[in-house]
Amino acid sequence: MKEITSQQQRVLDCIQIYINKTGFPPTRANICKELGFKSPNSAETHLRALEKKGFISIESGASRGISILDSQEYPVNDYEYPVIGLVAAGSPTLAEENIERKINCPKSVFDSNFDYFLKVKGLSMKNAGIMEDDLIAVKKTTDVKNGDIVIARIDDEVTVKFFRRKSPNIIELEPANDEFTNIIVNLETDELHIEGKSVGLLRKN
Amino acid sequence: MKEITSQQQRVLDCIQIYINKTGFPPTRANICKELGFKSPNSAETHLRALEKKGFISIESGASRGISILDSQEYPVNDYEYPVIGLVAAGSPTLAEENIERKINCPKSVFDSNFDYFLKVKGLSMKNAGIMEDDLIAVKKTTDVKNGDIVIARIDDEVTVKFFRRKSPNIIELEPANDEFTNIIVNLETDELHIEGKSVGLLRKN
DNA sequence: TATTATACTGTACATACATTCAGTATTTTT
DNA sequence: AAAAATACTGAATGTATGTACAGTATAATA
Repeated sequence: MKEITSQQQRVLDCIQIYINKTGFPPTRANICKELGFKSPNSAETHLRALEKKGFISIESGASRGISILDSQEYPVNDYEYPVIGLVAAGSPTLAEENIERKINCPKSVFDSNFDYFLKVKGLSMKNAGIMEDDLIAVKKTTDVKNGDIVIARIDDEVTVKFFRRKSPNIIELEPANDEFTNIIVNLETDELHIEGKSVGLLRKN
Repeated sequence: MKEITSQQQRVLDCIQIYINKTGFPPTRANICKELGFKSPNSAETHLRALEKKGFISIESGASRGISILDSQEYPVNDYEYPVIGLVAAGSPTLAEENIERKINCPKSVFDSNFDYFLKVKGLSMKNAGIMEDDLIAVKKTTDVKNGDIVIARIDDEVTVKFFRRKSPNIIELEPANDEFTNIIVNLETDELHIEGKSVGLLRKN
């Protein structure tokens, strides 16, 4: 996030105030009127600068298509958690391109602190009550016990499964669905990354 | 505040979800696309009805000039939702003695407003991913559709089931678990109260 | 029974709005 | 010293959008 100039800050404040007052974002003309600009292009260029710096997003072609983005300076504050898609390949990281959106949610909603929400694909944990598109509250940790629901990465494949240590070098990742089979990982030959474990679940329907 | 119809509720929900998703209100065309209307005037008339009933305000001439007004119906404040135990006998009410505790949770966590959390007993909705001790976010409404997960009361028994209307007077309450059987309610002879419907789920583990 | 509310399709049009282009000027960065 | 960013004015344009008008149909209300 680059630095914001004082005029850009005025524009950003103006947008926020307008939304607070009316419930919807301002047009270029609205901003001009509020801040005394005489050309809509004054607002336009400031908006583009704010967009480039990551303070807002602008939906192309849509009227009033401005939305104020949450500051990325504080990656995970008390009440804002990113939602990350469980992509078949690739690790779930907090890189901006992986963040689908953010959810306001106080720490205390779940009994344990957590770092992000993971959006579930597939039904491999169906019998554990984890359905497609559910959001799992993930605590980033490698400290997992048998029976924990873990977010594991093998090569570039990310999966959610029960964790079972069979022997010092053998880990079984067990689905909760008869149609899926256990994944057996030999730590001597295979690479296994535990991204974290589930501490809760959020479903919208 | 007059009564809202089911279609008007759909439009209102659509607006809220759109704002949650994009940061700004929808156009008439957006609403039509979301809800399958073929004429912008369908959205327009619903919007005017919602405005007349006090659910929204519309700024004349402004694009996307819709804002959702705060409903004073729900005394529960913005961020504190009661958790109510699903007791075998007795209705889930917001009476203080039924409130197990409260949970801090912003409105926006689920896509729709809700009134309280209901703590689930039993596994009758297991295949729908609803497990024991899960917290269902309940929106108090009698406006339910086939397939909705509803909180129903028959005599003094409270239950969570799928809602299926078989004929004008026959309602089936369908569990999501082979070990349970459908509850068939004849509205002419039995008394059925729909307390509300599920709009989300919260699990702590 | 007449009337109003609900719930749509479909067409049309004025204007609200985003967006581009052409300038000018100052400051900051390379 | 040149290039890029900032900070504007002013005009122009295509389209996104609100909104009115004309219908059709059903349910609720007076």
